Amino acid sequence: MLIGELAHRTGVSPRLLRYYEEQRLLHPERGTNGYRTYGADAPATVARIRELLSTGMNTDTIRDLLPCAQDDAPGVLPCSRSLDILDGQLGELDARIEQLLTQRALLTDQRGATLARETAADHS
DNA sequence: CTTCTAACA
DNA sequence: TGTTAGCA
Repeated sequence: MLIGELAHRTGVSPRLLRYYEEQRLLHPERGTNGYRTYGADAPATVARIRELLSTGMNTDTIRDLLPCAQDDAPGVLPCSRSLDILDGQLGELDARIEQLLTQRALLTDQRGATLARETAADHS
């Protein structure tokens, strides 16, 4: 199928589909006219890409995981190092969550201090 | 009319 | 990412 049909069937714009190819996430063939031709599995692959993208993974990570995520399968993937990659991803998320909690605590303190000053000002 | 590449009021 | 230009 051509890029227009894939775009229509996946809801992803041709512009973005070409971008995914630039990121080496998609590898369409080229017709004699130079037009990109996608296999019947393309829609599933694009869906997989969107899923992985929504977890916050960058295109490099997705590129490594994609071959393990052949179409059909429900949602997750079983390959060899796929678990490794997923664990690494979870680790990064946990690190970010902890950092955010730290920032939240600091911000809460700031608010508390500000509130105390406001109260003090009302009494003066 | 659709796709392609390159580039940006 | 969208959009637009100029081709094929």
